[in-house]
Amino acid sequence: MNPERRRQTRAQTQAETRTRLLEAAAEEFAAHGFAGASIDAITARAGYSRGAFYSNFATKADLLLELSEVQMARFSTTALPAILAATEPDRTAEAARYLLREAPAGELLVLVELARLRPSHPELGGVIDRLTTRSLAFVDEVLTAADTSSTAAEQPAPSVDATERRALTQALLAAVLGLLLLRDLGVDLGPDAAQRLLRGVLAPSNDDVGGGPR
Amino acid sequence: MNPERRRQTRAQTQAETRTRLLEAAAEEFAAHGFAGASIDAITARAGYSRGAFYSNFATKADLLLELSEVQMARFSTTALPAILAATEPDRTAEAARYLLREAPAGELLVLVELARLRPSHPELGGVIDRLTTRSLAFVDEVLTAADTSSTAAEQPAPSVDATERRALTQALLAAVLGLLLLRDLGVDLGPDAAQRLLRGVLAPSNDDVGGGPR
Amino acid sequence: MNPERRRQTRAQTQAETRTRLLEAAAEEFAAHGFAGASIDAITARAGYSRGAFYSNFATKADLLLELSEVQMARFSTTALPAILAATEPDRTAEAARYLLREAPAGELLVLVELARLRPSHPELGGVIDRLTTRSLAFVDEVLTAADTSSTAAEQPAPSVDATERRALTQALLAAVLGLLLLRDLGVDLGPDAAQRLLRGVLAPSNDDVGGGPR
Amino acid sequence: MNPERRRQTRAQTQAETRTRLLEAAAEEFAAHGFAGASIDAITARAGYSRGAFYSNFATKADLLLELSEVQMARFSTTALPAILAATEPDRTAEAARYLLREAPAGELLVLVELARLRPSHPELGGVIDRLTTRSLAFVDEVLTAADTSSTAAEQPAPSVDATERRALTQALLAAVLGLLLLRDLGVDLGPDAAQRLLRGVLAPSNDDVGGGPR
DNA sequence: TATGAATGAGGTTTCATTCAT
DNA sequence: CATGAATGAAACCTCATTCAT
Repeated sequence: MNPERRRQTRAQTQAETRTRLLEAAAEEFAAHGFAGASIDAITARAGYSRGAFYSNFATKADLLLELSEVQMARFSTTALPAILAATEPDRTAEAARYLLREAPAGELLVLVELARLRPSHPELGGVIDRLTTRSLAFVDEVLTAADTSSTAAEQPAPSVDATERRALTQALLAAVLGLLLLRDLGVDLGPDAAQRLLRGVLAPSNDDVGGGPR
Repeated sequence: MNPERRRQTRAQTQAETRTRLLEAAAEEFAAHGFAGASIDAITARAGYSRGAFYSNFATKADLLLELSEVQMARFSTTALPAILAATEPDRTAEAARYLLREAPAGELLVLVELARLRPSHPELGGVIDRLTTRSLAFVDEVLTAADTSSTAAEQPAPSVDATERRALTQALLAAVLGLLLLRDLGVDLGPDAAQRLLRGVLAPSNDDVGGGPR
Repeated sequence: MNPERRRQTRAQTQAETRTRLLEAAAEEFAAHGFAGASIDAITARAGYSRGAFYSNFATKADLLLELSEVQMARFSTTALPAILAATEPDRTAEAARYLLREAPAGELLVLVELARLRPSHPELGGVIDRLTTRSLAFVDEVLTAADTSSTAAEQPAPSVDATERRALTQALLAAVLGLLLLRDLGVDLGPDAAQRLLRGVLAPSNDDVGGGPR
Repeated sequence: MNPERRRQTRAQTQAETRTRLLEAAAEEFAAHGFAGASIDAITARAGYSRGAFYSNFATKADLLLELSEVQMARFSTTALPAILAATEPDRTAEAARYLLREAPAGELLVLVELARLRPSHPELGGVIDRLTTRSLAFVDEVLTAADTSSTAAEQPAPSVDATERRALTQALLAAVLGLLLLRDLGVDLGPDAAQRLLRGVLAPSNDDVGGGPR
């Protein structure tokens, strides 16, 4: 009755419904894949009826797309500051720790679904491209921040020209994706694995990397 | 007329049927996932009718298991020798080339399907463990081969103790998965990215790699 | 402020809402049938939301009943005077023109829906009977008017006894339904066809109509 | 086991399944309309499972189309010979009797459905046009047969030029459709109504039809 | 061995209806 | 009065599987 107390109740209620459905969907998609996750299971997990889903999303594919957008946004606004907050030489360790301990479970498996759906659902191409483009831009931003935060000549820039920079960005993104995927698959990753992978990628790309000091 | 000859022919015919069904299944699983791939689509792609499938496999899950075995075996007998045949420093390039150009699309993602099926299909546990073990063993084999093929002191062993070895194995597997995932997402990976990632992982794990002063 | 004026406005507003919903329903029922017409489509076509429907009608079947009443009333107050306003021999042409050019598409087919709903909705029986009775009464009224408007002996009454009258009424209704059905099926009916059919029915029922051997 | 006894069993079995499903569909469509008839009700009435339907028809709309074709074919091969077998002046009575007593129940209501589906299913246009074209051709054939069977000058041809013939054909088809529709709606038609309608249409189209002998 | 008609559980989606606002 | 989020029954359709041939 109190209008103050009830203000925006309708909108808030629906927003919460959407949020809970998205969370449930993330878990079901991760557990059973896109085709294997049923809308009944998603809505039951979220505590709603079947119809609530169709009040908030047009189709199952629409849900996957919205989920992808939400997860990507969260990745950029949560993971990025967390990683950049640490200063070298702890940044690599901090990034590894975040990826392994705090990154939402199952997040990467949704990407697997998108990759699979692409050939048979050409209309998803645009969304997928946007996601990967954003991911690469995000990684590039991390690298730029790393450059900037390095004091002067103490640490050489990890890359010099555009080609190098592109290879580095792709490699770093592949490393992050691979680590999260392995983790989500149930492998008990030790911190050493993540650090080694990230450090290796970020190492100066001298041609003799992999060789000895010689 | 000759029963010997005819029996041979029969066996050959059936073998070809199985092979074609497995090939078609690999493509459909990669494209749509396990739950999303239909037996009709698989048999149609192979040029058979529904019944041919059930003459050769008990269930859809059974098909996935056989396919996993076949792919793992092929990976070990075809890809591995090709990679090992090259000597350093070309081996890394060769491995990168294989991953990006020749590895069947979505092949490693079959692991994702198996991992997903495990909770609801406890009877698959044994097979999944066998595959996981083989995967790790395969990576270990690559590393060992790298050790062995290196002439003496020219190239130091990439790992020294068990802990190190485990971290290295996990990192390498993560790198491979990440690269394949990015590729399947449509990112145009240059060879530099893959080489950098793999070289970085395989680099000697000096504590100061990528970092320390000097 | 004036409650009298406001009450009037309210009533008018609601009346308009009902009218627009009924018009939209007529079009949707004609296009898709009762079962195939959705309340969402009806309200959207009328420019309202779902809730407006349930503020004005109890159920979907209730809407159909009200619509039937309205259409029947309109048919009697609009079409009938128009047809009767013309004098013979133009009356037949006028009736044909109305049927082919002005009768709302699918209007009479609402009868089909009502007949279909009867077995599964016994409570509708009374309304259906009322509509059927009115339909026959309407046709009878047309015939009576035809009798009356004929000047004296110029035109013999089209029917003489009750049996004849019943046959004539049924034939006329069949002719009207047949013409509307053909029209709705997309046949490009010329005015000649309708006139011939109606004139034939209304012709004196001499036993030798149709050409006995004289 | 006896190959003679079992010959063509597969094909025969499926043909019977299709036939029974089509019969059941005709009854359900007539009773509840296209949208109101459920596939479950159709298959249950035919004595099959839900899936049997999809082994024989692609979609529900596909079933409606096939049913229309079958009914039209049956109309041409059954009704036409029966009507033409009688000689004048009994032909009109025979036609009326057939329409009221032997024509399959509900047959015409399927046409109502087709008329309704046309606006929203443009792909049905071709089929509907084919059906109406065939119907008109059939009616024309009846009229031609009537001409031919009339002995010489005894009975003037019911139509003379093309325009007249077209109007006559349309009127006759409308009469038949109207009669069947009324019958299927539950009206207890007496033979007089049908005969009057048909005779009236077939009467010579002198301009003074409907007038008196002056 | 291979075929494909038939089964029926279960999936996605629609939609009449309710109810808090 | 009107809105529209939520409900849940029931619809259409898919598909893994069985079985007679």
